[in-house]
Amino acid sequence: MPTNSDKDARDTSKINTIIELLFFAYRDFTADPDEILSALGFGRAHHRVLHFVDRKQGLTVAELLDLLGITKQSLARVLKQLVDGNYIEQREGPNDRRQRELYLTNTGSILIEDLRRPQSRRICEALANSGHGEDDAIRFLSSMIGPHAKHQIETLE
Amino acid sequence: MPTNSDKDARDTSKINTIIELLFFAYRDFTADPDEILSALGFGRAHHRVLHFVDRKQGLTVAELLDLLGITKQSLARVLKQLVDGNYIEQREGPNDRRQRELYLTNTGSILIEDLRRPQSRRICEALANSGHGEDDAIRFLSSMIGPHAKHQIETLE
DNA sequence: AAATTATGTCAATATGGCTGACATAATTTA
DNA sequence: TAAATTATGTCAGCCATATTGACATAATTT
Repeated sequence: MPTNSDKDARDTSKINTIIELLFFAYRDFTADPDEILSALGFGRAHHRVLHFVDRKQGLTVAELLDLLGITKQSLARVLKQLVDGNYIEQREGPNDRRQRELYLTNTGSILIEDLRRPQSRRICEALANSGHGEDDAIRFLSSMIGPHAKHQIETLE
Repeated sequence: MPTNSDKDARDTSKINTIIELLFFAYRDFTADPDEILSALGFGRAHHRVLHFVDRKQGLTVAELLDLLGITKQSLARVLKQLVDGNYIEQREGPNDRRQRELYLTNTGSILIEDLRRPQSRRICEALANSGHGEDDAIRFLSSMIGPHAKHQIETLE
């Protein structure tokens, strides 16, 4: 007959497994794009910027900073490189001329698609392998996210 | 009637959502332990070392390096701090005296439990929210992992 | 006119990776 | 036994990404 400590041990082991799954999954998930990026002298930070600018074209620097959860000093270098490399274009805000709206150039669009391709493949495979429980996996990930980030996702249109 | 490009757009949007979920989920998932760690002058790297030493007490430095996927020079500083702070203990390998087997001290065990607590809470909540599709979520994460990492997980006893 | 806001920039610092080179002790192999 | 290999550790320097604090400019709001 299973005791309480058996159950605790089983729980701990299951949790540990999931902790590891998240670690390895995230690492492998980012590995493919990382390779493409490093060939361009870019890093994961550039990827994230491209992703969110693609996700919401015309978003302002302030919005981007809030999404990334970093300081403007951290963003500065990365954003400058992307603008200098003609991946991202800055336009004056139409209502507030202090704002800089960010848009992908054609080059930027192509790059983010290239970066997304291996990730899409991996995700599609994983969704297929989780069978019809595909929505459960998505619900699981959603529930891992705190209220602030959840709100941020929602405001991405 | 839905066209092909409708379907593509829907797919892209779903994939984008999952890419974001992974980003935010991983960030929030690591945020709680990060806070505890930084109070001790440690970082996420220390957490990973503690996790794997706990997961497989007595593992060697080489095994740990393979799991973490970093160089020994990167590990050195982190491991030294954990040993100096009496969180981890090194013992000579019983068969091969060149090896250093790694064990958690009592202090180390307490710390990893403290670090795991908020993560467990979050995971349990998320599992509950993904309903009876709990195993689907785990299968999803598993499928996100490449063969090398999968093999590594298996060899964790 | 003054205060606030959006953005940008300079400088210094920390963390956690990397490469290359070299050292030591222990084990394996020829 | 002598030589080669292996497991670990260490020195030194570099890079990417983050931080804080201070300050500048232009535009908007009060």
